[in-house]
Amino acid sequence: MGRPREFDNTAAIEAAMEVFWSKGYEATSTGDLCEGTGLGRGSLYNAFGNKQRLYEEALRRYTEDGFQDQLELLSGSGTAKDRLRRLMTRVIDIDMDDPRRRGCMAINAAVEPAGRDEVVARLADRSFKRLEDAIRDVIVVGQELGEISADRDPRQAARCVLSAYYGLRVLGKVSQDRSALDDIVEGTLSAL
Amino acid sequence: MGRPREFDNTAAIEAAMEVFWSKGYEATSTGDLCEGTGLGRGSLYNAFGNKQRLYEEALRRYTEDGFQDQLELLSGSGTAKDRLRRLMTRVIDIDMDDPRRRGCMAINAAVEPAGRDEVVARLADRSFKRLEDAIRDVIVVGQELGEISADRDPRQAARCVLSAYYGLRVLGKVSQDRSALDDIVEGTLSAL
DNA sequence: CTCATTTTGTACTGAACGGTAAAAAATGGT
DNA sequence: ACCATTTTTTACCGTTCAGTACAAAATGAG
Repeated sequence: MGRPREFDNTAAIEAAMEVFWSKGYEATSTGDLCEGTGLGRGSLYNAFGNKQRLYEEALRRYTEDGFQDQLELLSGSGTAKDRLRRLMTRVIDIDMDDPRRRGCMAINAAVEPAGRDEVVARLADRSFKRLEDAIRDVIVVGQELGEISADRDPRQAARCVLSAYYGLRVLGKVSQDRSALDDIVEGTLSAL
Repeated sequence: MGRPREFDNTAAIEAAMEVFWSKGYEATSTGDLCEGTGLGRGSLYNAFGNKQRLYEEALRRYTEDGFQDQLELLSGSGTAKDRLRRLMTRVIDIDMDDPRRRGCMAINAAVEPAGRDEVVARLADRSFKRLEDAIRDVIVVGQELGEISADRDPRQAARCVLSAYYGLRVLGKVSQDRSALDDIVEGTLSAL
C-alpha cells in the first residue's frame, strides 16, 4: 500500500547510467542525477539510498545490457573470426563516432571508483570474466570447425582477445587514428 | 629578483603526481595537493595556476618518467621477445603488488579528465604512440635477428602488443588472477 | 637604506556538494 | 471516512570545494 511511485525504476536507473557514463562518478553531482532522471532529491534518495548505490545499480545495468549486446554479436553469422572481428570493429565504430567519448563504462568504473568501492570492483571484474568466457566459447567452436588453429589453448587465446579488446577501448578514448585500431583487430585475429 | 622560492619545483610536481595518481583528478582536492606537496595554497596557485594545470604538469612528468622506464626495459638484455615479456610482466608485478591499485596514470587520465581537457587527451595519446614506436623498434630488431617471424608488418605487430599491454593494465585494476594476466603475456608473445 | 618584486602564509569567498527533515499528497485496507 | 504507509516536494543542513585577497617576509638592484 502507500502512495505509488510515479516513475519507472528501470528507466530511472537507465537515465542515471547515462549521466554517470558521460561524466564519470566523481564529476556527477546529485543535482545532475535529479536532472537526468527527472526525480526530486527525496525520491532519488528514498529509492536508491545514496549516490554510490545508484552508481552500482547503473553499472550493473550497463554490464548486463552490454553483455547481451556482446553475446548477440558473438552469436551472429559467419565464421568464428568474423564474429570476433565484429565484436571489435563495433566498439571502434562506437568509440570513434561518439562525440562525448564516453568509452566503456566498465573500464571507467574499474579506473575511477573501483579503488574506493569493492562492489564496483567486483562488478567490473565479473563483467570482464563473462566476456572472456563468451570469447572462449566462440574460439572453441572455431577450433572444432577448423576455422581457428587448434594448437593454442582456447582459454589463453580468449584472454588475448579480451586484452586486445580492452586495450582497443583505452586507445580509442584518445586516438584519432582509426587505422591503428583496425591494425589491432586484424593483428589479433591473424594470431589465432 | 624578488623573494626566492623555498621549494623545489620538480619535487612539488612529483608529489602532486603521486596524489593525483592515487586518488584521481576529481577526487583530489586542492587541500590534498597542499598536504602532499607541503606547499601553502598561495604558493601552489602562484606556481601552477590552478588544479587543472598542475594535473597536466603531473601527467607530463608521469609519462616522461614512465617512458624512460619502458625504454630501459626494452633495451635490456636477452632476445626481443624476452624484452617485450619483461615490459609486460613488470607491470603485472607492479599492478598486483600495489595495495592502492593505482594502475597506469596515463590510462586513468585518458578515462577521467581527458574528456574535459584536450591537453590531457593529447598527452595520453602521445604517450601511447611513443610506446608503440618503442615496441616497434624492438620488433624490427627481433625480425632482423630472426627471433621474431618477419612475415608480419612490425607496426601492426607493435600495435597488437601495445593493445595487449593496456588491456593488461585495465584487467589488472580489478583482477586477482595473475595466471590470467600471464596468459595474455605468453599468448601475445607467441603470436609474434 | 630604500624600493620594486616575488613568494609565503592566512583568512576568506561564494558556490556547490551530498545528504536529511518534515510536511503534504496519494494510495489501499478496514 | 479514517488511518497506516509510502512517495513526493521543498526547504534546509553542515561541509567542502576551488580559487582569491592581502599583508608579511624575503630577496637583489640602485
